[in-house]
Amino acid sequence: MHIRNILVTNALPFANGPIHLGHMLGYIQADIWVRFQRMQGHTVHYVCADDTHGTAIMLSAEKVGISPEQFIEGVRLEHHRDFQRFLVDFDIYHSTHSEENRELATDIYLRIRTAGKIAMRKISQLFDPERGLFLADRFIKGQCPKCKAEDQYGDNCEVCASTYAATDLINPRSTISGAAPVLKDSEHYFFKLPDFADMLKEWTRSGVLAVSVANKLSEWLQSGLQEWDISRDAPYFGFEIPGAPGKYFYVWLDAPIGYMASFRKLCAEKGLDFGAYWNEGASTELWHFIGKDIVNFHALFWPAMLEIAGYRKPTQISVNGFLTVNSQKMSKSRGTFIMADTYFRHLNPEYLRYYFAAKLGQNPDDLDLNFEDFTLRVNADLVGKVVNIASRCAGFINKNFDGMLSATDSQPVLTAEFQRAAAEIAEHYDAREYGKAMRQIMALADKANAWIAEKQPWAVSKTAPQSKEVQDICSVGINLFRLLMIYLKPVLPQMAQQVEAFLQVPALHWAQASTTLGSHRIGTFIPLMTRVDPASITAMLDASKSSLAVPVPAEVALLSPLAKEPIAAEIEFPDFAKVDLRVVKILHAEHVEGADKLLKLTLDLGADDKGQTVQRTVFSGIKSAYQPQDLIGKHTVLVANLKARKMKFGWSEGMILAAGDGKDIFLIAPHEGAVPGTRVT
RNA sequence: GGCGAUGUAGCUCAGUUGGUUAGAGCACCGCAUUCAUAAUGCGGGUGUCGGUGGUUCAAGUCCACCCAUCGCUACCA
Repeated sequence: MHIRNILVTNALPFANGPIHLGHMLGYIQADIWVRFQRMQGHTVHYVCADDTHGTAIMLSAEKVGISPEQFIEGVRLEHHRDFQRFLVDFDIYHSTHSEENRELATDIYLRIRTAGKIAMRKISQLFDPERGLFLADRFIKGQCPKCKAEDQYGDNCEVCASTYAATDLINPRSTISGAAPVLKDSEHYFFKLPDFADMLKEWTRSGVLAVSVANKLSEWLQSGLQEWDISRDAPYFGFEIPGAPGKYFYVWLDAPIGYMASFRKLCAEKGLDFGAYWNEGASTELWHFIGKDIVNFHALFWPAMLEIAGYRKPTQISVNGFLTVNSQKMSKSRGTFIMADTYFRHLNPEYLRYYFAAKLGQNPDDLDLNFEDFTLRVNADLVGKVVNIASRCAGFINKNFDGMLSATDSQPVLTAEFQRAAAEIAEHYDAREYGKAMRQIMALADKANAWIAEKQPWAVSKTAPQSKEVQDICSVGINLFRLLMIYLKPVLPQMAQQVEAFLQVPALHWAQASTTLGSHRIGTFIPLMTRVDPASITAMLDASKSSLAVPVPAEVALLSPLAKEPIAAEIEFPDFAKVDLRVVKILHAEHVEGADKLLKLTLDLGADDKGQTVQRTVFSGIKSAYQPQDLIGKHTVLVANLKARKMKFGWSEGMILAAGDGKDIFLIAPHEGAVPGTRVT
């Protein structure tokens, strides 16, 4: 057999929010393909990473009050956890904010520049004078110039659907600071994409893309490509452009390079040959699985970059459509904006893997997750049809034959029919026509059930429970079931594992479809999958509704604290000096019985002039945001000369500083090294 | 506005290059069965194939226009 060497990538999720079921569609699609290829005996490296750069990330980190590096690492771990839970089995889950990526992005940029494909020119953009940063359209809101609707984004109006430049907005303002933006010039770096138009026209038609996707791209190709702006001005979270202080690579420049970076790290860990997968003329395969929203980046910019930098281009770009839930766009208020984490708390990920597989083809059509259909289909197909075959046969084998299967196959014709199907099912998997594969597998499951019904082993068992006939029938049933599980394993890896344990066989792979089990002892049957409980779906939708937090950054900015509560009247320095702020260490923290919001804190102010340790007891309304044990040992700031106040639960000797609106509360803490008792000025 | 995708039975979807009475699974109804996680088997379909108008001996399948839904419209993540 010809062994294929394939590098598979999944689109890099943006590190600005949690993974939801819409994301999951593309990852499950790719994971099934990877698992299938591996079962065939091919070599597959499967890489992904978080896409971590850009203004949005910078602002999100700022909002939470941590560095972008800390922010993206937290998100990365959460994303990776979600993928693992859904059995998406990456070899590595890296980050675009990595040394590998910095080196590769820098190197590729320099190769592009050396080839003369970088242009520089001044452009004029709206700029937030308060925050000192240039504003992308989505960070500007104002009145639509056409229909005068309020509160419209800088590129188009959601009310009258007209498009315009952000500079046309009436009364524009920055959604970050609320300030009126001003026009400002800046030098930008451009990638000369039009020079690649001929290559791209040919390449996009060379079979690397579905025809409908190529058609879509020809829209751009025919209307003429424009130069691509690849630089952003500081402040920007990303990689600085070599030889251009204060200029950074636009996030989409280094994002696809993240595929290479992730693989480079994997190569270092496993001793693989990086060049064998990326050098021009490489004989290996490179597959990108992406969503249809990012086709232009992967099928226009990316191949052009690769070509000029001397790398190979992708073998195939597999594009998936969007996910709708109950025929509608995912909606937070309807509870259909479902996070992977929320789903995982209520339902088995393999249900979703099967449901997606049953409806996926190679075309980038949108896929509807209809929960009624989901429930019926998963229950009928997986539990009612497939698992039922094992369930109804195993009892006889376990009870009457001590788990032993017949030595020979009494129905070679039927078995051969199931085995022959392997080739066609494999073709469907390979072509990413999972829906067709699932239909064929379920048709076989129907056939197996009908055959067992015809043979009626339970009737034979009544008169001759230990007869060879009963053993033969049920052995055939178990073997047919085993074949079906081989075919389903790419979709249901966890269930396949349970089946391997039940059958007492090593890990199933595709080639074993040509064999059967004879004179083999199987284990006791255990329920392999439980039915979807509609109550769990209701609970999940409710949970999604109530946790609809996770607001879009721009919206948060609009409701900025500053906008809600403007800065207070001016004071003189002596006014400020009256307030004596001191660093304190939290010695102890505990819940207060009967108090809804309060925690009781014991604070250490260090030693006074007599060497006596000074402590304060403070009641603080931070119960909703902090657990007492998490506070102990931490430093914070105390208003030390505030008059003590008698509260219901005792005297509170001062206040500690915290930021927040009552819902989210953040304690103010000094940087490391501050000593209790130190005055804050 | 422009462009694209989709629109086939109650639900989810198949329908290859136009060719006999348009299919599958689920749901539903009836019967059988009771080994199996109330699972299984057999039987049951009068669907303006989104609409209108064309091309053709023949159109779900090709063409035009229209309607609906969704999406895209590159310095947007």
